Amino acid sequence: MSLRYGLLDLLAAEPKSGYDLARFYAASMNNVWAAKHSQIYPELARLAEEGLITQVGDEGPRGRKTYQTTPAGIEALRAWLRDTEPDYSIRYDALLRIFCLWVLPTGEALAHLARDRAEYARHLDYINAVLARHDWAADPSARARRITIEFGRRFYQMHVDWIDWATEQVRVGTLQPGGPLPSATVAAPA
Amino acid sequence: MSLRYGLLDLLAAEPKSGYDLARFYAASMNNVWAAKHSQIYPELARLAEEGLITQVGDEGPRGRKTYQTTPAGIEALRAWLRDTEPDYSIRYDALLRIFCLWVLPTGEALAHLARDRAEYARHLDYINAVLARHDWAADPSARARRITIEFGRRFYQMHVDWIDWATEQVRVGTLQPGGPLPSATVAAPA
DNA sequence: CTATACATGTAACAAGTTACATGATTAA
DNA sequence: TTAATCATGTAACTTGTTACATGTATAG
Repeated sequence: MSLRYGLLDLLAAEPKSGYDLARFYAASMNNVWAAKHSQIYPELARLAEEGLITQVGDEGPRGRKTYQTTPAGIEALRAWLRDTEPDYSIRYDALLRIFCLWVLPTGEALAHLARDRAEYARHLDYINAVLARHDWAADPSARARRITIEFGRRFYQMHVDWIDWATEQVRVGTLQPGGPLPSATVAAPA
Repeated sequence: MSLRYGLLDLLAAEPKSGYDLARFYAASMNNVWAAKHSQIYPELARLAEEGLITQVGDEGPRGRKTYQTTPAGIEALRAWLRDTEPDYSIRYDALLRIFCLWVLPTGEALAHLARDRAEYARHLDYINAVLARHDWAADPSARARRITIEFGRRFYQMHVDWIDWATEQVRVGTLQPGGPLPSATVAAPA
């Protein structure tokens, strides 16, 4: 049910349409819970029916509907944060691929790493541009936004640095194709 | 279909049972694709039927079945890496909660951050212990494992550093409860 | 002997994806 | 006038979770 709380959060910050959320939310680097429009629209309908969000104003051009989180919705969001356990597990396809990368010949592995690096560098450049664009110390709401953006910055900077390190390891070291097949993971902590 | 390739990878490295995979895989910090045993067992059955893995040896005590990736399975894994697009999107509940944290009063937000910090520090300590335990330069397979572990180390170190930074921001700054509701995200790059 | 961990599986449900479907506005 | 983008929705399918179900070996 993470999606619904992400939506309540975004619609608490300021009114948005499903279309805004889908663009903003689905293909985003900042967002940590990807979702498609086909999942967002039904969820918005459900939230509205439960009174956790309401439509603001009339429908816009092309039937555009703008929603906002209600006080009951904000309480539901607070209850989720307070009363339910965070799930620390991750599903990250692009990273799983890196974990499997030792099965490819060195040249192909390096190409794969280079491609990922470009992707992460693109996200990082974008975040840095966003950070440069505002006076983030100006007011409390800007400071709150800044915290979430800072995670993204560190996250992608770390990816780029790590890919550079990994590339060097692959180049210098010997992850031989046809060599012994090494284990790709390590057991969990107790 | 990421799960099946994760399994092919793990079973290419060395033979394992479904039970091993579930323990190793599900609750793990290293693994970037969490899965439960109820998903793993049927997938193993499917992979075996398709000839991408085979049972090695006889059944062990308590009906234990040990599988290994076949050459066809390794080819399937290579084809996945070569011919399909990585999905760079992430779903990370614990982080989504941080993005929503501004809806809580400062005291509760700080407690939430402290709890997350403990969780991440625990993972980090474990990884550092694993790194200290071996001679990772010894052979090619150890170097391959080391690359994946290094990601985890940097990932959790970054989390801890960021939480410390964020805690300071929340403590010093003013993410006032009852104040103006700030936007929690930023649009995606073009 | 009994509790714990080992070990595998299935069934009902929830969540998420892909493809289908429709139509309005705007800019070239 | 036509292509792109805006804008919303549904249906069939796949993936993942929770709960149920069963039984074995081992350590105290």
